[in-house]
Amino acid sequence: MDEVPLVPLTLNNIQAPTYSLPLTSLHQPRQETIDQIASDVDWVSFLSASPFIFGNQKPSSTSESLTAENGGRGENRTRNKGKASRTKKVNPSRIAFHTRSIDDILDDGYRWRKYGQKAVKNSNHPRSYYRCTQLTCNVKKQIQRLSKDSSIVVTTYEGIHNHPSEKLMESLSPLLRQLQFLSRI
DNA sequence: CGGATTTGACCAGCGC
DNA sequence: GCGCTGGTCAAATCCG
Repeated sequence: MDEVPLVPLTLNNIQAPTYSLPLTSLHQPRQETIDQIASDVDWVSFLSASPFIFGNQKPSSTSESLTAENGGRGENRTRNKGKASRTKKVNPSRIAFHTRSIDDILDDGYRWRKYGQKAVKNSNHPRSYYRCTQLTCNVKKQIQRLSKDSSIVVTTYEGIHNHPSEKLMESLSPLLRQLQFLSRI
């Protein structure tokens, strides 16, 4: 692991976004599903602009961000045991932060599938490896407790989601609907 | 039964 | 070249 900007963060800082728009005045111009709304939004730009999710890192402009976005999940992972996507040391957009929590996994709104766990040197605690369950999304994260202070969980994200999180969409859909409505006027 | 997790094996990179 | 380490695969197992 090489240097990743470590963002101190407490669980208290994490909360679902709230919006104060008067939703009662909405006329529901069309019956649109969340998916339809989501498909109209440039999620990569939107999410990579979010300082909470990805720190203040500029989205890298070269192959790094492509690595994160090309969703090439299947192709270089067929067969080749332990070889997949491990060519040269690339450092796609990566952000790490620590949280003080009894739970290893903090609920960031996305769904993750665990694909490995390793004991790491100089640490009493194993490191867990997760991948976003979305097929087209190649984002990974690593979770590990600090050996010094086991109440602190270090989460390292690698890559940028190319889709909205389910929870984010839940909170955003009324706002998006209204934005769409206004843009048609 | 399908999806998620566990876990041992495999592989590449790196330092010596 | 060799051993160590971190990252990933995939079969086995678990669980809802």
